[in-house]
Amino acid sequence: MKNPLGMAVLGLLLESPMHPHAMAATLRERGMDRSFKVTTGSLYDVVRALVREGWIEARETVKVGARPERTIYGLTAVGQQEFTRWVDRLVREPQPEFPKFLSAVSYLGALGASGAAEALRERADRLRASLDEMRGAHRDALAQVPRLFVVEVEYAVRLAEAELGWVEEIIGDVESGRLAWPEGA
Amino acid sequence: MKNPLGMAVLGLLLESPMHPHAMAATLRERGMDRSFKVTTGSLYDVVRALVREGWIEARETVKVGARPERTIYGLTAVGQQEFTRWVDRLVREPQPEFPKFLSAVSYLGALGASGAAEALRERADRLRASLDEMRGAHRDALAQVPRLFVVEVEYAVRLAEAELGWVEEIIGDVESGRLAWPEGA
DNA sequence: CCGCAAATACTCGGATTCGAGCGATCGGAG
DNA sequence: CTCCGATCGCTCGAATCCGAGTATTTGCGG
Repeated sequence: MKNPLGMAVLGLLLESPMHPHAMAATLRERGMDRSFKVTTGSLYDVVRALVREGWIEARETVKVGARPERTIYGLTAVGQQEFTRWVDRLVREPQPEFPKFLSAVSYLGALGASGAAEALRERADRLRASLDEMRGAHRDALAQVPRLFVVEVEYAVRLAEAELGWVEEIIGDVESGRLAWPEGA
Repeated sequence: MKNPLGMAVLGLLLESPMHPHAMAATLRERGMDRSFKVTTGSLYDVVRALVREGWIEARETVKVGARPERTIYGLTAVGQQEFTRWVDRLVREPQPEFPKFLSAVSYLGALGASGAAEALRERADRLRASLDEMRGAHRDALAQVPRLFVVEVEYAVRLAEAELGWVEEIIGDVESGRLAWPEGA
């Protein structure tokens, strides 16, 4: 069990039993799809894996109208424990991450000084836009639920701000020549 | 071509032709394995994919002693262009990323106020350690190569600092009660 | 009351990722 | 000179991931 989507599933089932499709819908409704990549394919795989591990179990299968059956899953006792352990571990232990931008920055040289500045300026613009959006979403959410349920957005905003700050600084350094382009870079 | 390791391969071949094993070794030597996840299995897959796309090509296969053959790859003209385009795109367009910590933070509630504070304190410690290490690596590297080749470490440091700052702040908020635990969270 | 878009609920298979393993060879201690 | 561990260079299969597709059904504009 590595896929964080599994954690989201456990988190939902903690509240009440549910069928996979409803999980996806709920996650998206709550904007959790900003924290997890929630794709239907993976969801069904993850649910199957959780059943295999014995962390969740099928409770009943219901048929509404003549639509495909909905299998409703619920948390087991083990599942409840494991959920907490899982969250705890992920909070305690920083894991090495490899954001795509980090890899690209390693090769900034390939763009040339002016090309790099240009590209970075565009990134900065886009970052500002997405920051605005996040701040808006945060404000809206905060009006409806306690802060605890929105902290992850605060975190995301902080990281985005840091990135934007860095990008702006580097643009300045490139333009002023403080970040020099050795020949052949 | 999505795997950023492919970009690293192109970057290396830009300097000189090379065989896969040497690529892995070089990347690790230069500490690029902080920017890319470099696993041998994926490396060979990626090289094969790049050949298929016509961005790199086998130049020769050499046999030193009676060891397995080494196939040496070199960049094609197309590959050179695509490398730049690739870097440019990744710099310009922020991509939604899903760090594991972000997903865990969404469920901080499950740890309880004191449990969350505890776990966050441990994370903070680890972050401080890894920051020290990064700063050391940066200083060492800067003594040997122009700054341009080390900017990605500066970026990583910035992000880590931002995260640490946020974590410390949240610990304070939890302990002071500014971040309240609604019942049943 | 007809038709068409959106929602419901899931399956399937191709693509990707990766780590464990494998066979060989080299360097150096004894 | 011979044995052992480290290094070399790569292959393979198991696991995972995910988007496109399927088939029904509800809702609603005209």
